[in-house]
Amino acid sequence: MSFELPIEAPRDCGSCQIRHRAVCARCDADELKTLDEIKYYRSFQAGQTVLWSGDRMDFVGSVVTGIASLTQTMEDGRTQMVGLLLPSDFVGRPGRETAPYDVVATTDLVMCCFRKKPFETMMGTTPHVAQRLLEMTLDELDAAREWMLVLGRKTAREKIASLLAIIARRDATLKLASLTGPIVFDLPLTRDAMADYLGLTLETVSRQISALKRDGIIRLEGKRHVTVPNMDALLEEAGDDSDGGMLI
Amino acid sequence: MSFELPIEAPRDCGSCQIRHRAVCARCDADELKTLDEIKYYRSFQAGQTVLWSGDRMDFVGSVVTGIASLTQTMEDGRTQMVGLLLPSDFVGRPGRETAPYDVVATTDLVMCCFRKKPFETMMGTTPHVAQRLLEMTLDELDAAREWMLVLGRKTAREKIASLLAIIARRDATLKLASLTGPIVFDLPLTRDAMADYLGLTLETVSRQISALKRDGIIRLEGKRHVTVPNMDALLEEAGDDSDGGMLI
DNA sequence: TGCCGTTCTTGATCTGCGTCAAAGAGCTAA
DNA sequence: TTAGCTCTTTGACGCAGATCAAGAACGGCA
Repeated sequence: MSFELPIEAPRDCGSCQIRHRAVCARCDADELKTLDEIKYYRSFQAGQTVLWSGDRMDFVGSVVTGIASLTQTMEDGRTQMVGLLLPSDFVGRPGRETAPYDVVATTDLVMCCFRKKPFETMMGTTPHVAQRLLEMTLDELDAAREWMLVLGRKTAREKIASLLAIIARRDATLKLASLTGPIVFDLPLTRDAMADYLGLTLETVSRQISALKRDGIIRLEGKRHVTVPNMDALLEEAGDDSDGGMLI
Repeated sequence: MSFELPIEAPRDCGSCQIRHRAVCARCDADELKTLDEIKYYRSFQAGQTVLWSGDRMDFVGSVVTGIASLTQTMEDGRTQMVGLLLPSDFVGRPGRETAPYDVVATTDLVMCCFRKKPFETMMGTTPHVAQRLLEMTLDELDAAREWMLVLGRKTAREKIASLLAIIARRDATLKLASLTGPIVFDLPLTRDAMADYLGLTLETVSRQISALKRDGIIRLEGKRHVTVPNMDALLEEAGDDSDGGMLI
């Protein structure tokens, strides 16, 4: 891959104290507030399902804190994670009545919820928000397509390295940390969730992480605390010269 | 999967003689014409590359006839097709200077091209077109995510069945044919292209098609002409109760 | 402190798909 | 007609990753 997905510098927000990558219901889009007859906050515990595939989506939510995952499920129980929602990302969409996939809280989660109708009328009345939504959606589409390459063509080791690289990069970006020195972060996902994301089994994930540790690509303290001494070496393992996208 | 991706009924267009699923540069969006200082048509032969990954995208194109594929490539040559462009689909996007993947003509192709700038200013001046673009993009995102399940979790046989189901459904929809009886169509892809799309090898694709033929799920005349006697049986093989999306 | 839950690691074995190889089928050009 | 393409099929074999199974490492809680 030879393209760069620019990662928008996150901004601190005085009112909600979180860094945002994109339009935020609380900070950037005052239009959302004015259009909103009903706004409320909902909390979810890790593991709790926010929305089941096929459910009526009668609200639009924006993640305030925590992580949620979008998951596809087959009848026999096989599952594939198809995306992650980070703070400022939206759930719900115009022109669609029901949820196309499960939305599950990966960590404890707070969402800011709106009734759906204002979200749709907003399109016409506030074009710059509409344009921003289009750009966000196109970024997600690019990220999803980049992930298709990972799922379709990469080996288990490359998949793990790709995921670690993405998490490391996002984490460093959110912390406004440098990407040149060692990068330290905590894995926000269990081995099981990583397997779900990568189209692998939990055991294979564990084995490949052990292998990367053995080869000095990463260091581990406990099961979740990761140090990447050399980001370039990790990207090399990912079979990847791009910056890893911004899906996660 | 338990959700339905509604397939918009295609419409005949008096002026360009093709059926469209979505907004069309020639028919639906007169605004595009008026904003367009420079419009021209470009033809491509099957196999020809329309746009290389990393190229400057100095134009926006809408497919008029033919099929183009979006392809990701790794340095060592492994490739993964990440989407197909059908008549009325767009290439190019606001907020992005360079192409994120190769665009290759799968069949002989005609595109209607615009300068890029009008496409962007259009966002503000013609909100209903902007909204339609957002909906189209969200549909593509849903389709891409559905394809992630195919790539990550399905077996080779299920992958082939999924692809055949999608092509069969799209073809029947475009021809306004019934989906209840036998469905007959021509494969628009070589075995190699199918492998590229499914994250398989050409040989595995061939073997699985032979197996589906042997088991009576499909009939083949020549290498491309396919009959699906029972769509439900094919969907069963795809491990799938959804309608197969609209990616292709 | 010890018990019990969840999460993770590691080993042994199996298998689906990739790889390598060869040959058939259809197509155009001479 | 044959030669020379490209696309496709089929076979033999090997390996990456799934599956099955057993513990280990970490909690939290009484």
